[in-house]
Amino acid sequence: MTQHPTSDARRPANRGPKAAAGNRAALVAAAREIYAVDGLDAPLSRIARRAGVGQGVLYRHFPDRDSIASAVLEENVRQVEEAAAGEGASFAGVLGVVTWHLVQSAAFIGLLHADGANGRSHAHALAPDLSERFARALRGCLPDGHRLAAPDAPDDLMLAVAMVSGAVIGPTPEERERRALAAWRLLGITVGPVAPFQQ
Amino acid sequence: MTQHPTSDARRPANRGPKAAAGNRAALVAAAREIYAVDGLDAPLSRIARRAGVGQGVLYRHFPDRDSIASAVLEENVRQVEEAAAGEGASFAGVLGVVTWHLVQSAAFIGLLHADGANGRSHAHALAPDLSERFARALRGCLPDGHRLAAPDAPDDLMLAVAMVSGAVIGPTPEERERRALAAWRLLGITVGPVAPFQQ
Amino acid sequence: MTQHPTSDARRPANRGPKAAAGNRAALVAAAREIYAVDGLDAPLSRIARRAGVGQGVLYRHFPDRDSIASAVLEENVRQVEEAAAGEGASFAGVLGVVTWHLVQSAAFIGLLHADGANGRSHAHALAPDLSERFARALRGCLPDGHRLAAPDAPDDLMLAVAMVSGAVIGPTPEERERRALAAWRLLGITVGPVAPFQQ
Amino acid sequence: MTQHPTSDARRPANRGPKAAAGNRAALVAAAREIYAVDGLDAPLSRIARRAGVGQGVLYRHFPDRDSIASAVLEENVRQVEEAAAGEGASFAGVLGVVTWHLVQSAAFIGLLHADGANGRSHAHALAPDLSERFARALRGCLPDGHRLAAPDAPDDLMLAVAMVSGAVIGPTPEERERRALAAWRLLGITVGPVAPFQQ
DNA sequence: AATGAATGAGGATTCATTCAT
DNA sequence: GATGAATGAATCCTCATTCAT
Repeated sequence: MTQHPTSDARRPANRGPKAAAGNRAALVAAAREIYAVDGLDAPLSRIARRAGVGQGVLYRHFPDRDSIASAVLEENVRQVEEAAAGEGASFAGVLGVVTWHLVQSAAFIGLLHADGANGRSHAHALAPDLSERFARALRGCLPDGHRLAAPDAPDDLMLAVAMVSGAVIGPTPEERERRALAAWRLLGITVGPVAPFQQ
Repeated sequence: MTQHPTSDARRPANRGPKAAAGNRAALVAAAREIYAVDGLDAPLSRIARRAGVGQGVLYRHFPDRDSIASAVLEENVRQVEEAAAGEGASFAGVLGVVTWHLVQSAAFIGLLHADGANGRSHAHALAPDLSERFARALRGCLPDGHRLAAPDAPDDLMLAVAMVSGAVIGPTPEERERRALAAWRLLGITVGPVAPFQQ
Repeated sequence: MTQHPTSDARRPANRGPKAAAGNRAALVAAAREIYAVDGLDAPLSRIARRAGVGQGVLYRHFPDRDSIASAVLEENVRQVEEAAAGEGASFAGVLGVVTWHLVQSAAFIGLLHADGANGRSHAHALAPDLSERFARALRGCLPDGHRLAAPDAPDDLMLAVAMVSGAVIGPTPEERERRALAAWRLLGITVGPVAPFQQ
Repeated sequence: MTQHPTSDARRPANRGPKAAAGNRAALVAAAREIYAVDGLDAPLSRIARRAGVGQGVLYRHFPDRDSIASAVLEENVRQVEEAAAGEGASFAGVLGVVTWHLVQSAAFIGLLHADGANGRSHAHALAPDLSERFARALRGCLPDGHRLAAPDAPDDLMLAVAMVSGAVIGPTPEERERRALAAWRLLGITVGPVAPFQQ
C-alpha cells in the first residue's frame, strides 16, 4: 500500500537493563549531532530517533528538555576540565580546546548564550554547576599576572569567553574558526591550537 | 465551499484603511516588545494580539517571519545611522547608542547573531542591506588611526560589536549594561553614555 | 524598507459608475482565466486582483461564489446558443463548439459536474435555467431520428455530454481534446470541428 | 521552549499501541464516509474526529492528504480486483461492481477524475499503481472480441469508465445508479447487477 | 526497562466577508 | 460606486508528553 509507520514489524526487542547506560550515551551523542545541525530547538523525537531508541527512553534519562542539553554541555565542560588538568596544561592550550568547542558546536554556544531574554534560562540557571566548573577549570590554569586575572574584575575571564562566542557565527566551521581567532586577537589573548582535547 | 464561513456574530469594528499605517507601526512596536521578552521565536499571534490587530493584518504587512523581524531591526539601524549622522557625532557616542540597543533588545542581539546553525539565517541573509547599513554608519565615524580601523582586518569593527553582543546576557537591563561596558573595556574601546539616540 | 502592501500609493481613482459594466465583464473574464488554471476553488481575491478591481466590486456584482461561477457558465451557454441559432447550424457543428468549451475550461466541466456530493450543488441547483437553456439549444438542432432523440430516454442528450465531460481529463488541451473525440467516437456520435463559435 | 506545553487537564485515555491497526482502519472508513458526503476537500480534522482519534494519529498513518485518499481508493480497487479474480467472474459482473463504487462514493469518482486543473493531481499522479491495477483487473476479464478491446484504441476501456463516472451525478444513490445504467446502455455495454463484491 | 502509538494543544497561514473612507 | 484594509474563523500541521503493552 501507500502506507507508513503502522507497526507490523516485530518490535526491536527489549535489550534489558544492560542497555541503559549505552542508551544514555547514545542519546547524548545524538543530541550533540542534532543540536549542531538544527539548533537547540530541534524536536526531541529526532534526537530519540537518531539515538535509535524510543521517545520514552529519552524521557526516562532526561526528564526535561534542559536536562539533555545540560548533559551535552557537561561533556564539553569535562573535556575542558581534562585539558586543564593535564600534565603540561597551558592557558593558551586550554583556550584552544574551548575555542574548538565553540567552533564545532552551535549547541555549546547556545548553551553559553542561553539567557531568559531568548526564552531560555541563563546558563547559570540551566546548569549552574557546569558554569562554575567551566570557570574553575579555566581559572585554574590562568597564569598569575595575566590580564584576565585582574582582581578588580573577577569575571573578566568568563566575559572574554562569552565575547568570543558572540563572534563565532558563520555557516562553515572554517569561517567560524577564523572569526574566533580574530576575536581572541582583538582581545590581545594568545590561543593555542584549536583542537579537541586528546588523551 | 469547504471554506471559512465567518461567524455571524458581531464583529469588533473595522477601523478602516486609515488605520493601516498605525497598525503597521503598532505591529513593529509590539514585535519589539515581544521579541525582547520572548525572543525571536515568539508566536506571531502574540505580536498581533499585543498590537491589537487581527492575525491577517500582520500577514498583510509582513508576509513572513523575517519580514517583521527585519522591520524591527531596521528601526534600530536607522537610529544608529541618525546618531552617526548627527552634528557632533563621535565614535564613542555612536557606540553608546549601539550598546543601548544591545542592552535593550534581545531582538537586536538575536538578529545580529542569527545564524544558520540555529535554524535561522545569518543576519546577512535576513537583511543583508541592514547589516551593510549598520556597518557603514559605524565605519563612517571611526576616527583615522583607531585600532578598529586596522587595514589588515577590515571586519574588526563588526567583530567587536558581535563580541560585545555575546557578552550581553543576563536577566536585567542593569546587569546587561554592566556586562556590555565591561566587554568594551576589555577590548580597550571607549564608549559614550549608553542611551537611545535623542533629537 | 522590506515592506509591502501598506498603502502609500495614491488610490487608483474612482472611475465612476460608467466603469460598472466594464468591471463586471472584467471580473467574468478574470474568473474564467483563474478557474481554468486553479479550478473553481480559487480564492476570490485572486479573481478580483486579476480583474484589476477591489474585492468590494466583486461582491457588488456577484453576491456569492456561485453567482460569479454562473456568470462564467452563462457566457459559455450563450455561445452554444448562438452556435445553435446560426444559419446552417448542424448538430455535429454545435457539438464541436460544446466540445471546445469542455476542452478549454476546467471550469465548464466543473460546473456541469458540480453535484452535492462534492460539496457543490448540482448544476441544476447552481443554475437551473442555464442547464435548461443549454439542453434546449442542443435539442433544438438534433435531427429527427437521431439516436439521442430516443423518446424513451429524454435526457440521453445531456447524459452524453456529461459522459464526454467525464472523459475530458488530462494536463494539456491537446490530450483533453484527444480524449473528448475518443469519447464521442465511443458513443458513435459524429462531432464537427472542435472550435469556438465564430461570428 | 516556545512549544506545546500540553495542558495539565485530564487526557482522554491512550488506548495504547494495540489500537494502531484499528485506528488506521477507522480512519480509512471515516475518510470514505466523509469523502462521500463532503468531497475530497473535506477537512482532515473531520476525518480524525469521525474516526474517534486525535489529529496526530491521522498524520502518523497518512503523512499527507493524498496518502489517505489513496488508501480509500486502494480498498475500492482491491474489491474490483477480487471481483475480477473470482471463480466465474464475468466482465459484466465486474462492471457491476465498478458501477456500484461509482454510485456509492463521490470519492471514487473524484479520485478517478482528479486532474491538475482542479488543483489536484490526476489519479495517475495520485496513485499511478492503483490506476494501473484497476485497469489491469478490468482488462483481465474482457472477453476477446469485445468492442472495448479494440486494438487500435487501447484505452477505450478506461475511457468508458471515465465517461460513466462523468454521468454519475445526482443527489441520491438511486438517481446516480439510474444515470450510471443509462450511461452504460448508451455505450451499448452490458452491466451486471450493481452491487458490492461479495464473498 | 523499552517501545512507539496516541493525544491534543498551539502556532502558522489562508481567505470569505465586511466596511470605513 | 470603488477601494482595499481589517477581521477572525477554520484549517493545517507539528511536537511535547503520556502510557498501554
